[in-house]
This record gives sequence, structure tokens and C-alpha cells, in this order.
Amino acid sequence: MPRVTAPLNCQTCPYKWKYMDILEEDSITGIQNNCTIINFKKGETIVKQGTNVTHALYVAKGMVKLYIEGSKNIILKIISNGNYIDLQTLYTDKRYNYSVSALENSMICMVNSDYFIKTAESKPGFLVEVTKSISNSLRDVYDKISDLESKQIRGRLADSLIYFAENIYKSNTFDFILTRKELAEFSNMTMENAVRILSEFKKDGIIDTNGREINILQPELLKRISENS
Amino acid sequence: MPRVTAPLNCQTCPYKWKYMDILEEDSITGIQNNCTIINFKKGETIVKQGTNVTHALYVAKGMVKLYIEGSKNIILKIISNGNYIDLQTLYTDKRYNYSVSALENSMICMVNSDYFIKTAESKPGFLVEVTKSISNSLRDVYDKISDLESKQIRGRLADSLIYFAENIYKSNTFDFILTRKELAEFSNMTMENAVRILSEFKKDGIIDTNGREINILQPELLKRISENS
DNA sequence: CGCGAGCTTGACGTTGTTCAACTAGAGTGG
DNA sequence: CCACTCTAGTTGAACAACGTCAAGCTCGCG
Repeated sequence: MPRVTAPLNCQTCPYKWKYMDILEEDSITGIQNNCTIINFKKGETIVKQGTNVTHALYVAKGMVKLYIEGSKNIILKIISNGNYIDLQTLYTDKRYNYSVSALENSMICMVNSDYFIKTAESKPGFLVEVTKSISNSLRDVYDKISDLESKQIRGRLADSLIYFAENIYKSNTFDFILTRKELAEFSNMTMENAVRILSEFKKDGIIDTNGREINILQPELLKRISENS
Repeated sequence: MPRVTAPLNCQTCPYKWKYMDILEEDSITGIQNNCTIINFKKGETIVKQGTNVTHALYVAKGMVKLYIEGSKNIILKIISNGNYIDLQTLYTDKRYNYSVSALENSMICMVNSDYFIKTAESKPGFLVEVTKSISNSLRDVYDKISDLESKQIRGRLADSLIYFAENIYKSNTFDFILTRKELAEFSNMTMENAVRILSEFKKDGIIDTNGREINILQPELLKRISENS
């Protein structure tokens, strides 16, 4: 797969954002002409914390993690194909306050941010969808902060497993994309504790693991653990 | 002060949102006619977690706290006069996932949410300001999550004091509106630890306290504590 | 076959919470 | 006016939760 893919036709693109059709034909063509498509390999950095915001970023194919870098990393969210990466940065700072990297080979559409904003503002229905997307991010992060602050590590790890099963994989059996360290960064604990709790859950027959493969045997029990901290 | 204030003229109102003037005159009148002004006493609940979203809420006078209720409360933000209370709820769930209560006697403008949305969508420039407001909330909560997760309790308490001095009171001496318990809920720790650290800071000559009155004597040192966790 | 990254487990130390006792001040009723 | 009570604040000691450190394991890859 070449690193830069030639511009696709946004109107017929099978990976396009589901609200793209709200725009008129010439706006879509305009976005297409102001868009660079880049293929990132697994592990590559897509956005580096502290750099300038110049594009609206869309995950056409693949999966990425959004995280805050510091003395330790905090993974705030996982973004899979068909979604923009946090559009709120277009309307706030001119610098990213987070980093983004590819969890698997990913195709990212980078739309010039000025052009994206101009287009959005010319079409209220489209801007509304942008606003909804940002609003949903805010709702999600409120839920996340609540989970992180109010629960102990067992509950938080249970939360994470449920989240991936229900939202990302839509199955109780999955080949987990995160390393143990990343799972820990997503659940705000140390890697050792993430491993320890996975082992406990396995010993208790709540889950089964085989390397990166995870099988949730008792989802209801896992939910109860999540709820009772 | 009567509980319900008669509708004010939004165009000449000294408390109006600074972007209100983007709207046409008849839209402003429309908002005015779809708005109920309620005076809340200190301590009263303005929004109860789990209830339906029916209004856009604007803090015309006073100050409120937005918090998540659970086994313990987590205060996510303080909203003072001249700001809307988290507009993102208009675009997500139909239920609040947080509660809001008055930290002091407050005048709240409650605009019918359907009308607010309809008006915003009829005027892209106004909708952009709504989107910016939501975007700023998201940026702030990312910063907050980062502080809460990466710092220890001394650093978190230092953060909170700096936040109130710089953003809310714009002075290093202030009559603190929060109880020790609320300060703890804002900083994610127990009330006992909040008290203990305040005592330490006082003993070390970093701050002075006298009941609710707080005086930051060495703001630079406090910042260094915040930065070095 | 050997190396290294990711994973696993145990022992131990630190951080922060819980519990309990106590103080100060504000409001209430006899 | 004084006892009474209630709430907010304060401090210390015991305890639990979590992180750190260290050692060893496993599996894929050169």
C-alpha cells in the first residue's frame, strides 16, 4: 500500500463520513480537492501533542488511539473507521493537546482545516453534525472521568473490557488490539496491575485469555464487578 | 428577590451572552419569549442527573457547580455568570448525565431547547459560537482528566487553588466559595486530605487561610508543586 | 539458537482512604 | 443567657489500595 493514496472520489467513496451527503456536490468536490489521504502503519504517530492544528482528520480505514502524553500516557479514546478524530480542536486552540497514533495500518483523510470550517459554516445541517460529533465526545469523556474517578482498578478494568466488547468488537470474543500496557493506559493503572487483574478474572472463570485473544465468559458478572467498583 | 423574574429584554440585558447580538432582532425576541428566568438560592439544585433535557441553561448572575453524582460526587466544573451550562446536552442524550447546583444565589435563564436549537441552526455564525463553547468544554475536560490522572493529591490541590485564583477570582486573595468537602470533590480526594494539605501549605508559608478566606502567598511555589506532581 | 519485547508473578513500599476523636462556630429553644 | 445540637473543619493512627522493583517467563524472529 503506497503511503499517499491518490485522491478518491468522495461521493462514491465506500469509506466516506455518513453525513457527507448533506453537502452540495461542489462542496464535496471542494473537500476532495483539499484533502490528502495518508496511509499510516501500525504504531506510527498521526498527531503529535503540541503541534499546530492544520487539518480535520478522518479515519477512513483502521483504528487509532488518542492519548495524552506526560510522565505516563493516558489513552482517552479509541477511534475506529468512519469517524473524525476530535473535531473540537478546529474550534479551540491552534495546538493539539493530545497525540494520536495508529493501532493498526490506517488510512487517514486529512482535510485542510480552514476549508473544512468554511464548508461546514456554509451548510448548517452539516455543521450540526459536526457539533453533534463534538458533543458526543464530551458526553463520552464525562462518562470516562466518572468511571476513572469513582471506581477501583478491578472495576475500571472490567469497564474497559466491556467497552471493547460492546463498542469496538461487538462480540464477547475478540483478538485484542491493545497491548497490556495500552490496556493499562486506557484504564489508568499500571501494566502490572492490568495483568494481575486479567489473571484474577481468568482464574475466577469470568474471562479466558490466550495471548491477545480475550473471551468474556460471564459478561453479566463482569458488569456487576464494574458497577460495584 | 422573587423566584421567577419577569422576562427581561434580551437586547438591552446587561447579563446577556456576548454572542447574542449575532442573531437578528426577531430571533432575540423569540428567545426572550421562549425563556423563563428562575432565581435559585444557594445550595438549590438546578439540574438533576438523569432528568430530561428540556432547556438551554444560561447563568446570568451567580455561580454554579456541575458534578457527577455517584458513591462520591465529582465536581467537573464551575460555571460563573455570562456562560451557558454545557450546551452539548442539546445535541446528545435527552437526559442529563450530571447535576448542577447553585454555589450562590443565581439567576438562570432557561431557554426552551427546541427553540434554541432551531434558532442556532438558522444562523451559522451563532451556531459556530455554540460549537466553540462546546469545544472549549471538551478541551478543558481533557486538561482536567490529565491533571487528575497524572498528579498526586498535593499537585491536584495546588492545581485547584491556582485555577480558582486565576480563572474565577483573578486574585491571589479570595473568599472561597467552596467548602472543604467541595474542594475535595473538585480535586478528587477525600475531605480529610484536602484539609491536611491546606494545613501543610499553610505551615510551609505557601498560603494563608482564615476560615473560607484563602491567600496565596507564594503563587510561583504553588505552580511548581502543581507541575512536579 | 539466542535475543528482545511483551507478559507474568511475588514481595515490598508508598500513597491515600477510612475511622475515630475532637474543636469551633452558628443556630435553636427553654 | 445558657445549654444543646448540628455542621464544617481539623488531626492522628490504622489500614487498604495501588505502584514499584525485581526476577523470570514465553514466543516470534533473525
